[in-house]
Amino acid sequence: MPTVLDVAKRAGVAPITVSRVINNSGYISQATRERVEAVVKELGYVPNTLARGLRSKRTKTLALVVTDITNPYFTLMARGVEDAAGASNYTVIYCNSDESEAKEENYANLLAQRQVDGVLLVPSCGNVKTIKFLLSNNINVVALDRRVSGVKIDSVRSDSEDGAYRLVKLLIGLGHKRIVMITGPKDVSTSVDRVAGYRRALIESGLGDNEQVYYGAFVQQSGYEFTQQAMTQSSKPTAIFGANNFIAIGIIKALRDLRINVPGDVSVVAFDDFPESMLVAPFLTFVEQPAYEMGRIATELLLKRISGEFNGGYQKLVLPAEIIERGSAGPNNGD
Amino acid sequence: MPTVLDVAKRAGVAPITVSRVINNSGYISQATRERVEAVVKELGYVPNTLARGLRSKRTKTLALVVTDITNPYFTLMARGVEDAAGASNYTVIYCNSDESEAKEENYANLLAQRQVDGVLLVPSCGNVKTIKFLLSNNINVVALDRRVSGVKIDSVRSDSEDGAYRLVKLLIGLGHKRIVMITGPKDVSTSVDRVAGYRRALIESGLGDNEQVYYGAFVQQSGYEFTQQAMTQSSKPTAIFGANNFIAIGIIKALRDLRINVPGDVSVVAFDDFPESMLVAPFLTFVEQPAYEMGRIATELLLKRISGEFNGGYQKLVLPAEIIERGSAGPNNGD
DNA sequence: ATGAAAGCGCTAACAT
DNA sequence: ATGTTAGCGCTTTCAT
Repeated sequence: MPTVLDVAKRAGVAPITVSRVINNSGYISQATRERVEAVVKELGYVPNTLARGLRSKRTKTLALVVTDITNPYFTLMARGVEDAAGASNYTVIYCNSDESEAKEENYANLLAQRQVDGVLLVPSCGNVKTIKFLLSNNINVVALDRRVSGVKIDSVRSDSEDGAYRLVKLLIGLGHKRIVMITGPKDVSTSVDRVAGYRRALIESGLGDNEQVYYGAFVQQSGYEFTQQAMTQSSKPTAIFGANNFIAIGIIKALRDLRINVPGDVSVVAFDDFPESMLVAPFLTFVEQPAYEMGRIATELLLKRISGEFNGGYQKLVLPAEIIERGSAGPNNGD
Repeated sequence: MPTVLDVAKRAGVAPITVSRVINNSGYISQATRERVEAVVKELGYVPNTLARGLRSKRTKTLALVVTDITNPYFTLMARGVEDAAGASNYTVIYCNSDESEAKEENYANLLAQRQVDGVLLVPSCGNVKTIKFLLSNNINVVALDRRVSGVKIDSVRSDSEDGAYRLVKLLIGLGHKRIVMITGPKDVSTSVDRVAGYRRALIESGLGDNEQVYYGAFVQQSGYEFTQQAMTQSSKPTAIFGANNFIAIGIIKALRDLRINVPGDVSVVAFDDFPESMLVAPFLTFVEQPAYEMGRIATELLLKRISGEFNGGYQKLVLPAEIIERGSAGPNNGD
């Protein structure tokens, strides 16, 4: 493979001149630029980013660590990250922690070895060990989707508490009094915040005693199993709130298997849905989080930190979420 | 950040000894190993892969370039790639070409700059320019999912022709005679091969004159629009074959909007479905391709090429696909 | 079993 | 507007 030196010799200039042409830095006469560019093309020269990064201490690479890349919610977020990164000629490495702290740590190590310039992290849990490790390696970190405490970093998320509150108020407005919530782990902020919103709505409407929350994981199985449990109790709910899309699918499947009509017998609401391209008949009433925007904004913030363009106090951005009403939530026809 | 030199000094050894410990190469006495490892931990030393790659000409990095990462079919394939790569301590960079040749070329350039050791490529079209470029940069390439010609590389795909043939034979066995096919672009092998299987089944059953193929893209819209066209013709089909999952969703949506019952009035079959975690009521009769296995096998092959463990003739692996029968294909109740 | 020297390809720093 | 020198952090090669 040709190197800068090969190009330089052929073009009759010094290596640094080739470097300047390629990077569009410093002053270069038009004539020299054209000559160098011609040789680059002629030899099929491709700059070596390893050497470049080693010398310049900049790899122009970011990493996005999410907990579940199979969830279209995170796929969309990834798209926002990629678009913002690409606009600044940065590349993104995608990692999937599967909600496992061990995997998260492992990836953090790998990313540090690769000298990424920054990491966008959806923290797998409340533990900030990974974040501290990255920071100690001079890698900028922005927390995405979830809150973290005990560490000074920027964060971008959407308003889970408010979204949950409004969703539950909507149900209450439809006459529902026994609303069960099925959520994710206890140590994940989105899970906890959505419960807080649910609780606030209930209490505000004098239904505080009816609170019933099942903590599980953000997977279909949790939705399915806890729905079965909830529907076999003496006091059955008339509405179920799933804390994410996979849980919602599990809820709806369980109700279908129990031959319970949605929303005739039981209403279902959730956070996040699936893209229309994967859905034949969208009908879930849900909170739509601005996943793409979150990814984009977080990335822009991260890039500004990296470039030093922004070095002010740590930002905690909370974007508003929107309720999309479809058919899965109806009036309470029960008791 | 500490470097090998820092570790070496602290441990009272030469840098190369630290290198040997980290890479588990050469002979190291137990005592030295332990001393070095202790210092590595103490200083929080993280090896710099840029320097390593620059010197060793190996980055232990692969790339997977797919045409549409939002399609769960490719997500599953990516999983197979990641697992196989991880097992050999390789990292994977994911790229999405959006079926665009320009984007594919752009990524190829980026990957060459990053000195990846190998690329798993789902070719966006019949053009082998990208592949030739990668090969000319000494990067091993394995073609995934789709055939390419005019270039000597390994390829791993599943048997589209056979899958399509069996799917259409199934429909014919159910009494269908007017079967419309909606497929992807004309210059993509999976699209073409599935048409070939469809055609063979029709001809074999004396239905060759009934062939009707709509070429579009592997997206929902193609399924939707061509179904509308097909159902407003004088001679309406009693079954529709979508060449992938997104097309199938479009077909089913169009039929629903036209108030045509599936499978009562029209049967629908396709290639690929969506994971159960995203589906409330799976009902598509479809060809399931071994996406995970394809990813895994292709990666193992690529790694063997990279290591030089395998340097025989170029492999063209074609894995069998399986028909999953659900409810979307029923007997022909029409004329 | 360990080390010394050299260099991978590039660009920062400092000339001119 | 262009060039010289040096060195980023690591591992290859060749000793001992």
